[in-house]
Amino acid sequence: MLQRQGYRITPQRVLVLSVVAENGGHMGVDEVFQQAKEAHQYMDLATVYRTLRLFRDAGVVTEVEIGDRLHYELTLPGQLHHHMVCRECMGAYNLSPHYLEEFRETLLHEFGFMPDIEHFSITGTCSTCRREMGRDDAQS
Amino acid sequence: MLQRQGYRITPQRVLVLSVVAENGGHMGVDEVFQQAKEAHQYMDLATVYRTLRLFRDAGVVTEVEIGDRLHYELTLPGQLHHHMVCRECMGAYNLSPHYLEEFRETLLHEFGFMPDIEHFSITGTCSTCRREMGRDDAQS
DNA sequence: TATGTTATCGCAAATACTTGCAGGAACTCG
DNA sequence: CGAGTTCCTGCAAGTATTTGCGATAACATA
Repeated sequence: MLQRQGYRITPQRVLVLSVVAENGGHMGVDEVFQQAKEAHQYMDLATVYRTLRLFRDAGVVTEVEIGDRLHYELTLPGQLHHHMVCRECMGAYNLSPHYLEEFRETLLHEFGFMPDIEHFSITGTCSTCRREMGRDDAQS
Repeated sequence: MLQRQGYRITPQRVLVLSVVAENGGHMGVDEVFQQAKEAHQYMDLATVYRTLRLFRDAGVVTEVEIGDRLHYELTLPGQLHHHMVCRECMGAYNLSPHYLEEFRETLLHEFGFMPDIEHFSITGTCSTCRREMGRDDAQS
């Protein structure tokens, strides 16, 4: 595969990749570790961390910080997106890159600052939680 | 002061606040700790962390994530700003809230998502580092 | 000022993640 | 297929930050 960019193919890497690929959504590092360990007894947590980071640098997976934990998902070239992460429910919502284009252009032209769009995510409160919070405080 | 929002005034809190206030820019937690310890022998690192977080929640200081470390600066009501953090030199540049207004409005109207503007920062590469990187790779 | 209530503190242990190191595996070349 | 080179891995220790806990200090009230 793409790993012929100088990276070696090891059972651990194949395993981590297949776990992430089969799972669809974002996965916490520990989830990946648990599932990988089932197949390969001697899988180490440090290896999972290193492998996921390597995949991220190679563009194979995308890293998302949810709360204060790292999560990963397979990078699907046709469906690049950013994330809105809710600080209440820790949910991660996809955000089309189109919403950021203008902002990105502005920063680049005004300040020469090239935002790291690949790993962008913004925290806040999602509509569901905002509704619930309003209810909690307002009703007796 | 403002701490009459239910918070108690302790020597540790006064000390942490004065350290941050006297220092101007962003300060790493450890810097705050070192300087505070000089005045109050028994200052604990956990207390510094707890105090800074409390100040942040009270709106007294602003938290900025630089690299993977937390930094704090005094919140000056007239000069609210966000940060562009360079992943190369770890420099933090101020960004006027005005650049985010439109983006914020869009997310709110389109998705009902309320971005946590107070703590917003975006990583990327600053103009200086971009210039240097270009040079490093291109010239023999 | 003495006294009770409870927030806060210092300490130590826990968490999520990273890193140094030495043995072993993957790829290369013959 | 066998040997050499170098990348990876597992392990254990390290980092930044958080948390549980019992002792103590801050504030309110008398």
